[in-house]
Amino acid sequence: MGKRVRLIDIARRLNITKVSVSKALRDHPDISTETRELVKKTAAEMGYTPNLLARSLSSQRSHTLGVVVPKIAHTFFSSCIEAIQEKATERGYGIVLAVSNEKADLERQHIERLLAMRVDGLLVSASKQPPDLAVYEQVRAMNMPLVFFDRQIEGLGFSSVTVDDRKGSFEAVNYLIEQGYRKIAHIAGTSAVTIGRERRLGYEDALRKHNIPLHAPWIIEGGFDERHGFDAFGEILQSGNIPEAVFATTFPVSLGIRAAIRKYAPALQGKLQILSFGEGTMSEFHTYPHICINQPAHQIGKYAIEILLNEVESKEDKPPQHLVLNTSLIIPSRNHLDATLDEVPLARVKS
Amino acid sequence: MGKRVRLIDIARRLNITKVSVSKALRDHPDISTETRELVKKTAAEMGYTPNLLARSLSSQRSHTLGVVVPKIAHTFFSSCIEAIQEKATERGYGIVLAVSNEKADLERQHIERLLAMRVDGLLVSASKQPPDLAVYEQVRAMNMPLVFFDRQIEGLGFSSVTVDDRKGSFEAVNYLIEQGYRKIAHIAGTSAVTIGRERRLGYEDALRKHNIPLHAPWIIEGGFDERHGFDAFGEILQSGNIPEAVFATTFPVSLGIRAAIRKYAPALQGKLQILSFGEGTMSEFHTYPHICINQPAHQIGKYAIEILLNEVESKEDKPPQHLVLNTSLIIPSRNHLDATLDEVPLARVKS
DNA sequence: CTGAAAGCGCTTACAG
DNA sequence: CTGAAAGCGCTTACAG
Repeated sequence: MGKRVRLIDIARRLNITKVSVSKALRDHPDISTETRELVKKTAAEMGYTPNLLARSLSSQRSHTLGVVVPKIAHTFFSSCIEAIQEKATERGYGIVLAVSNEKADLERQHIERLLAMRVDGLLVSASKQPPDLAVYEQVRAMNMPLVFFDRQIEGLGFSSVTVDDRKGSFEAVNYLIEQGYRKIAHIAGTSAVTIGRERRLGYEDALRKHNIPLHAPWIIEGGFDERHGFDAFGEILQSGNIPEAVFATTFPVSLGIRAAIRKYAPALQGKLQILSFGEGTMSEFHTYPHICINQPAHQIGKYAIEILLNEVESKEDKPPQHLVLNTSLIIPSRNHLDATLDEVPLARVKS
Repeated sequence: MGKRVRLIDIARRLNITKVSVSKALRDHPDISTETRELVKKTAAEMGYTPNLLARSLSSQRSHTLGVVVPKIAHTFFSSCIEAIQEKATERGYGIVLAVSNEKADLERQHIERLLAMRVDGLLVSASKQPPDLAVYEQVRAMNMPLVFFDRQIEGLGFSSVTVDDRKGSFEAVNYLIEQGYRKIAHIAGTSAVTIGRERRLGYEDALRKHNIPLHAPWIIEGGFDERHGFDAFGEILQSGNIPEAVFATTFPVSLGIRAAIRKYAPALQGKLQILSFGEGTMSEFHTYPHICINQPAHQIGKYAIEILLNEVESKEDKPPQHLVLNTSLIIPSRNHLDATLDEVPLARVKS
């Protein structure tokens, strides 16, 4: 590293104290306009870059937020993160990103590191594995603000921004049934995770409403990724008892389902109706008849960080907030013509 | 914040100095095995979390890397970041993520903040706007390691990991021509960005090789996102002179093209051959005939951070390295059956 | 409006 | 193997 210019260097050059320099740079009212301008000018000339490490250490505020997600590539989390990042920048915060890869152990490690880094707050979307509760107790004990988004862990007293998964999947499956489908499989997540459980419940609600009996072999839990979709639907295909439609718990799961169809039952291509949670903006790329339960990723991210910053920047302890957003159904063949390029382009069949 | 346990608290409890505690915790050989164990045990009991801010400030090493990308949602950058994150965690580093949203000004701001945070190194993929060179000079002056990935800025003397864009697009367009296509449009990026220029050159190379004259109205520069694809291809469609195929400079651009087709020329759907750079794993979701020039996102990310950590952790200055990876062509109809779920599943027509 | 002191929580050298 | 000193680069709180 080249030699860095410090406060003291500027101070010496100007024959004032470093405190005055520090204050001038931060627009502290203590300092006269003239000296403030002079200090700023000199700082710029000398190529001064404040050392945020030092500033954070002494001010006990890092202006940094930790974000933990299970995955990013091909998932709606990338859109959440984009929204979070944008807002963070706008508000003068930096984002430390950590990916748990759906593992509770990595999630714990990341949170510990983030605590050690003294971030000002945490935004987390839980992995599919049962959480390590101890680390969350530590977060609470340190009085560190934390907001869950999309995938929360309940009963810990932290705020959350989620989607009404049960209602969303109920509406979607109900729609399918009203269109005449009766044989609908569900490649589910895991019931240990709220979203997995809720989505499954919504599916069951809809079948029940129409007096369609649950068919156990058509409900397969396991996870949220391609691999699970592939394995689970492969099983169904090989059983010989083929449904007319399949409800995938996530977008990646639906990709796995497609792959299984291609491999085991190419003749089914284009015939089987697929339904999945996901970002509406993705639904137009689907080769198959595909209905998307749209999760408003940008909004989730935006609200989550807003609630968090609120907690971070307020003096008193705030009671936890729980924001629940609605999904919307996207049926490409019906209404996808002009709406493509808008932020939330998505015709709301129901909301 | 609750009271944090510090080194000194452990030291007092054990009647030793904080230096010994510090060393014991970091497995410094100075300390006897017994006291080391004792210290660790006590630290755990007391719920000690090291303050990384303080550690970084005094050790002059933050074990933190800055990553700047133009975008994440729906782009191949999310896969790069995933790979970077994984490797970083493995090597004990944290990642500070910043999104420039294709703006040089935001890119500069982010880099400045990252410098101020005293990250140990920088991984950047340049925005489409002409860069603010001054900030890169500052990076150089501070002797801060930086590695460009995918989108580099040349002539600055930093290492880079890129893809052979010119060759990749040449091969792809050449393939199309050999399949009998002759009327091929190109929705290009901008020539100010290396990848934009190179991809366009590869396209031109292929046409030239087959003595197909360049048709200026079919080559439209502008950017790398949906909006540009939509606007540019909309123009072509409305001109009335319709090509048989179109080469999109990125995956998002191809999405914009699809939207334009849906809006202005629905009859064309499924008939126009589309070609785009992107991640191979995405190519199976395309509704249209779509050929993908696969960019090995995970590898790009992995190599980039490896080169960076090499520079960060070595004493001497290393000469810049330039790694150029090959793309591969993915033709879904031909060879997509079994390869779906592998990491790099992609049949290499040419590499 | 300006300044001198103390401190944030750690590590690095150096002495024993 | 252990310790006392100095310092990393800032900010906070208090006195003038």
